[in-house]
Amino acid sequence: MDTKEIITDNFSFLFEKSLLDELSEIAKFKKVEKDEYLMDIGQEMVFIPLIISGSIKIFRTDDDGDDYILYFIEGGDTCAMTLNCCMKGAKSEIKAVAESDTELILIPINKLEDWLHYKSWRAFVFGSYNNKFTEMLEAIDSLAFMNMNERILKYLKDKVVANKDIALSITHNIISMELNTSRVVVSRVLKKLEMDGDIKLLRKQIIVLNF
Amino acid sequence: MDTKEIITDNFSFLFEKSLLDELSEIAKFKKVEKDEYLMDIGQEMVFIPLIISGSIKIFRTDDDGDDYILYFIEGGDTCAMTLNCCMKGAKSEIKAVAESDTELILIPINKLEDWLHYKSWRAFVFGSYNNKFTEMLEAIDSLAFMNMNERILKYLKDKVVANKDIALSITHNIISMELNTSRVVVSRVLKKLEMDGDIKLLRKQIIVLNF
DNA sequence: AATCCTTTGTAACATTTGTTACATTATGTG
DNA sequence: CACATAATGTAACAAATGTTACAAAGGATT
Repeated sequence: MDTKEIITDNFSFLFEKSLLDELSEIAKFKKVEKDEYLMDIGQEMVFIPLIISGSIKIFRTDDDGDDYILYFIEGGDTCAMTLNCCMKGAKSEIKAVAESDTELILIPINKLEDWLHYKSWRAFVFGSYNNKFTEMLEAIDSLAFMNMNERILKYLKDKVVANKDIALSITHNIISMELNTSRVVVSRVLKKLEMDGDIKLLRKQIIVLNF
Repeated sequence: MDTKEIITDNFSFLFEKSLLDELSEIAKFKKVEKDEYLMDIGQEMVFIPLIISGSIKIFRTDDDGDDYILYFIEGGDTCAMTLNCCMKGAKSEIKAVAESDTELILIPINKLEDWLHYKSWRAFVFGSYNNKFTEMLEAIDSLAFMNMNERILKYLKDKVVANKDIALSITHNIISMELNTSRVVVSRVLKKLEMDGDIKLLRKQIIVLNF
């Protein structure tokens, strides 16, 4: 299947015909495997990613290399925002890692402006900004208003959506790193959540119930 | 001074001539006093604010009415983002309050798209999105990676910038509400910061040193 | 089976943050 | 001035989160 076909199949519900043609010309198809880095810290962003299948997770990273998960980018989704924060040279940056095996297309960032005359592109770009802004607000909510119990449960539920599976293949240690806390704290909270019937704990796996 | 004059004086360094003319036609001038609500919770946003002087603070608010300060909008700045999160009907919303006496102009939101053919407008809109995204990331940094000492000091320094004055007229109680913590905690931390020589405490006033 | 490594469980303790309670001080008002 | 009120200081305690240490369980490898 060539790029043109992939684009028609996946984005015809989003974009008008002439834009689809331009996309086909320019877009590069890419596959990334689970846990592969799509963008590392400090790296300059030269393309806009457009997700076909799978999902990408976005982290904030501080000077000490500690991470905090911000949100996922999923099918039919993009993240026009990622481009700029990596160009500022600020002291901390963001990081993009494949949550699962993911297929996406890449568009050079200058097209972001060039294509604004397409109504569907404007809707897509501004829609994306707005979605990501909302997700950032949810990240703030977690940190500012919730306790560890609630935060971890929300984290697990978000993962279920991103992976389209209530059975998550994940260890306590990974959770602790993505939420910038400690493994012992995570184990303690997960035990509590299991007692409350919210989840079921298995080795290297968590089943999210009541979803 | 009429609106046209105000716009020429304040935005000619930002926008091209023809856009300035359009702005003059359409923009409404507005003054808000310190602590006045520019936008209340759940209210629909029908305009884009463009700050001339003073500053506006933006809060995230949860179901219980607890606030958390996100960032300031200052002179020559806007917040194109504010428009959408208030239209979603989500369970929590954002709130905009004047940090100081503020002068601004209001532009109907439909102009955001209409004016995208102006290069200077595109730069302004995307620049604004990007700035606010960066400030949201800083809010995340505070919550995810810093302790109360660091958070309160950062909060005070941000206030100094927004108010253009190292002497802040503020009470411990207000700080505690804007950071969603308790007054006793704030007093305790401020005392520590004073000991360390970072600030000087007065009644209803804090002087930020080492700035 | 014996060994090694990763994952999970859990106790004990430390630190940070939040809460309750009350005293003191400054300021404004009748 | 007497009084009320808001702002601040501080102790004592509670709760949440983080840390250290170690044990046990499950897989993989030899």
